[in-house]
Amino acid sequence: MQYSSLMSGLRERKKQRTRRALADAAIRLFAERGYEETTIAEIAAEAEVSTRTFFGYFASKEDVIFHDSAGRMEELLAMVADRRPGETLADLLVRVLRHGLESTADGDSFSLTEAKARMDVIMSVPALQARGLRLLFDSQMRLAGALCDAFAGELDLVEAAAAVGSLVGAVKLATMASLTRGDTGEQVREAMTVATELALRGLGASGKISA
Amino acid sequence: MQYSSLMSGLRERKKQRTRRALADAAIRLFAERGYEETTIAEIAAEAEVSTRTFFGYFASKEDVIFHDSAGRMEELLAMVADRRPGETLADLLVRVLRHGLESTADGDSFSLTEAKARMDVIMSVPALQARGLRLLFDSQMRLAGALCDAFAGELDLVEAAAAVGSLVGAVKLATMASLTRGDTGEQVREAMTVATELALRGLGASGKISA
DNA sequence: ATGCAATTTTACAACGGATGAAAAATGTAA
DNA sequence: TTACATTTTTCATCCGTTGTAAAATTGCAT
Repeated sequence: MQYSSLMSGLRERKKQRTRRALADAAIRLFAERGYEETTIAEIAAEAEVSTRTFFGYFASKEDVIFHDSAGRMEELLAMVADRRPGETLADLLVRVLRHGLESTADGDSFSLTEAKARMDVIMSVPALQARGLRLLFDSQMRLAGALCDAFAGELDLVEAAAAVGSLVGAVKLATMASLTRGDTGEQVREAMTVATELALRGLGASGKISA
Repeated sequence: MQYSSLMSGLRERKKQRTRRALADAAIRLFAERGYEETTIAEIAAEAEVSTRTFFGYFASKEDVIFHDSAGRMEELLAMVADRRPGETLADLLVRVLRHGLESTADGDSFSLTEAKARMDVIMSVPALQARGLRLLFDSQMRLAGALCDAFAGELDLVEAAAAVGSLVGAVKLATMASLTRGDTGEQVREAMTVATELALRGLGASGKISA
């Protein structure tokens, strides 16, 4: 007899616990010793499982850091799917982007410090940075597809993609520039709004340096 | 006695030849058998050098595909550095972006087909896609820095980053959306101009679906 | 409780990418 | 030719990743 996927038996609980133990150990060790300096064998040992078992839970070393970033996307796509009637493309996009950014920052204090540790590791390891950019890219493409559906008939896929790329691209680069400069959290948030407004207003209408 | 880096002796010529042989063999084998299915040992054998020698020329397997993409950036940064007096930020950015896109497409017919083969490989291998996105991201950050210098006093780093991110992001996503859809070369170019205009005009002023 | 079936974990072997170090080969200058 | 600088090769090793089959664990029916 086969078991349903929504089992709440001992088996499932242990799996969840092992998964957590692996993720926690990984993030902690990455923060302590650095990403490249931490081997999967060490992570597995910390979680008290065999090295091979690690790959039963995560497809790769990189995946440990991004394992929960996939779930949040569904929510954003759902927001797009049932847009408020009459809502502008720009308004909907900004609303979705804001929600996406906020949902990263909420949660209890523990997950906040953990989120920061994760971000630090990602930023400092080129391979992880690349992986993060690819995930963001994929999300943007899916968002464009969802917008195309939501505004069926009114919006071309290319237009939707351009809109998403423009807004997200502006915010992404401005945020990184702000972080690189060593800005405080408040200044980074300010950079995001500046970028959002610039994308909405358009590059050609840039206040100071326009024609 | 030590040798200058601009030596035209036998040694230098052989090095250039070996480098080319490795890159050519790699791209050819990637196109024939696929990226993951090709080992560095096979590439090295094709170029008639040892496996270890490969790493004397390229830092990694991924690098073989991106080895020439670094040089073109200097040119774009130079364009920014000596902008035409009085030129608008938007105008300069568009000019730089166009030049960057065109310089990818020019060259003799051989390098054109090779460029297409490279692009196909990159698009079909997630790891290479990620690497490409990271390189593009780094380029954008450098471009933002250069713009900040070029418009010293008039343009904040965050504003510059937002501008670059908005324009490049729009074109990038629109291009990919168009390619994904299976568009022809002409349609892809059309998508690029649509995206450029959208970024210049601003999302909020989107013709059809604005408030 | 006991045995059976499904599932998970483990140990083991192997492959490919990447790096370090020393030996061998090659180009260069005198 | 000889001595030196540089490049290539060989060899050993580490780590991430995957396949496989044995062993352990769990859920369930009797």
